[in-house]
Amino acid sequence: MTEELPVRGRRTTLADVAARAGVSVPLVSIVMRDAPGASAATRERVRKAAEELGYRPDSRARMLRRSRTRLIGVVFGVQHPFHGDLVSGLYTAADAADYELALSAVTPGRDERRAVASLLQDRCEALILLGPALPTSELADLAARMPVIVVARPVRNRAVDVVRTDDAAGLHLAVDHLVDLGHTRIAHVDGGRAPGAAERRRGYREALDHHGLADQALIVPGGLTEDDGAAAARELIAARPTAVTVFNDRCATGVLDVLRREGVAVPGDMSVVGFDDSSLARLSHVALTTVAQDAGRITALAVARAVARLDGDAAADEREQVIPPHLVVRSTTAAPRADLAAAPARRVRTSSA
Amino acid sequence: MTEELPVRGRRTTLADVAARAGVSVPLVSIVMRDAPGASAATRERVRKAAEELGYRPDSRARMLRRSRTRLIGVVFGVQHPFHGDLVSGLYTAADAADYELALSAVTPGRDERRAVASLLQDRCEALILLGPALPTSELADLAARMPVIVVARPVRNRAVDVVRTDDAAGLHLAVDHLVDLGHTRIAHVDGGRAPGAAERRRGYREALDHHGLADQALIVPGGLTEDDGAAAARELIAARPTAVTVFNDRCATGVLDVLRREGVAVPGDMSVVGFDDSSLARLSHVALTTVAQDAGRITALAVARAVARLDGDAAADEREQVIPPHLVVRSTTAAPRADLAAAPARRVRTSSA
DNA sequence: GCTTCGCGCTATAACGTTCTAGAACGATGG
DNA sequence: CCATCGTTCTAGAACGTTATAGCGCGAAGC
Repeated sequence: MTEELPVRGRRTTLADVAARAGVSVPLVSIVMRDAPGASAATRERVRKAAEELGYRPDSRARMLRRSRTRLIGVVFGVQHPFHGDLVSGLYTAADAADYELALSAVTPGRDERRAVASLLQDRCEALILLGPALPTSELADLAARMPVIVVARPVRNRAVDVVRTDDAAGLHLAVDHLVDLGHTRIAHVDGGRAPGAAERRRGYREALDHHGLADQALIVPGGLTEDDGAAAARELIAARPTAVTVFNDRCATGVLDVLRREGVAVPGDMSVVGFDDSSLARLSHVALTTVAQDAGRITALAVARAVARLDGDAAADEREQVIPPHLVVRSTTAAPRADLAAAPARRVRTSSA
Repeated sequence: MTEELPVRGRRTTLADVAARAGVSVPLVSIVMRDAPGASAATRERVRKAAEELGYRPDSRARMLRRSRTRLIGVVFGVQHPFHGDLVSGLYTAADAADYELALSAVTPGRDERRAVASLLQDRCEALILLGPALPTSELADLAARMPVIVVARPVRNRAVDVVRTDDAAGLHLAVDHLVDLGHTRIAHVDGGRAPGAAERRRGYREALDHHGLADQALIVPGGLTEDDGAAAARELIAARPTAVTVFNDRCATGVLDVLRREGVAVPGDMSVVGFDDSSLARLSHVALTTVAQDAGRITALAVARAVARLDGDAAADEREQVIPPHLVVRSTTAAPRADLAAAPARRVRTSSA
């Protein structure tokens, strides 16, 4: 209750607590860890002493002594909003599994190699990489050292675990939805070389094909950002499809903004579908119809896989876990206007597969 | 060059390197730290052995042994885009000062108290808190234990260092700019209880006062998010000021979106100024005139202050460092239309100071 | 030739924790 | 009364690193 004035100088250690409680150091350790081997009365006394001295265990020393550190390293991009959702999920999943997280950010001035290097020094037992841009060969080298789980990007290598959204299926959902509404001229704004972009492009093509609309395919170069979307919108205005699926929500926001500013009503003149269900899409004045990635499930599986590898249950199922997304229908999609439904989409530019 | 197959089992330690190089363990330590006390020939030999074994120093053990950990804890919000910029800056500043950073995120499921607690266990020497919501009393308790630097929020307590943008001055810049353009009916969309909101509100009032426009003050309740901005926009449409300063860029984006959708031209019918110069504002299709916070300078000062405290130069200047912002003029501000410049703004709602 | 250096290196002890043995003790069982 | 056991505790070592002290040796100074 009456916590001692925390001295600015030396940190209070197990030895301090032991001295005050009149017991040995290991016994204090036993009490602090809730390990068996101490009487109820002693526990009480030790806990009181610890409380009074404001004792905090030193995780460095603890991990040094233990064979296991129970520490999972996470590399994330500090700019990418969706990584925020993933980090949140990872914290709760790790918490439940009784693991700790060590965060290492990728910034404009700090590349993935540095981020990983610092985690290696911290003695993490496993690595979770969010949408890494590292070449597969380096990922494989890492995976030879320790369990590596890559999130949100496919990796063709036996040693690397992958948890990702079924990007192709996401575009099937989007296209199916638009076809159900009556659209036939459906364009796609591409993500270029971004993680997942190739899969989404493939899903778009497959879905059109499945509906017998393969010859209507129109792929406009885009990217990850609002600016990329704005640029793509100008091409869309020229080509005038009745609907468009966009690589992600940020890009879709750029598309929306330019379309509306240029007098193209959404969803009246053109329907728009995003990808991610980021907080952007949920904004009431945007109300973007979008493909939602299940961040909670993805992160839970990523942590579960790391834990399984570490606990030796390496016989676990599949190396690559592909999570189905789901469609969130909001206000940017509707049936095409009758007068637009007929005319064929003009082909502007098609990126090669 | 030919790095040994990294054994999945035990980690390679100084002892392994020492054995291979045929020297003692402390000597390897000396070489790895580039400390004086080893001949050039030995250095070469040891480095080669370390390389071959793929040795990585164990930062836990290192920090345990050293009196200093040279570790600075950072608490940041995983959702807030501006925190991303700040974290980037902190990394480079810490790097230059030869300190390491330990990141601890605040998420919907992990409050600031937990974030701080985990950093304390990691044995950080100082804490940098980005826009914390913790009560001043708790900040003061922390500051009694270790140097605490709060960024982007004023704190009235002797023990806590503060580095923040001069929010009031930022609104002076914004209002001056608008007045220069010829505006007299300038509204402000408020940030409520968000960090910095009170200062910006005050700056807005002072600036209007300074230009003899105090009786034109119009403060519309807002918030931090696009949705808050969208709601505020509806009030603005009713009140019809010719210009508006908005709490931050996200909120301003919401304002812009609704204004344009409702047929209010920006900047034709209404000028809009944001705050933060976030990536949002820089987007070419948004091109928001905004008050820029100097993230690089803020983070450099925050780290410098932490280092000064730790090195004992506590005689350092001011406890609170207030960084002047600057105005970035883009495309959302212009002179008011002649027919609008005359009529007085109607008062909709004024939040109490 | 003896001290006095300085240099390159090693031995030993820490840092704060947890693990492994084992000691002290009363209770139980024959 | 002695052996056995379980409980509660302590002594000592260990994790991987770095700080401190000191050793051996050739060079310089008297």
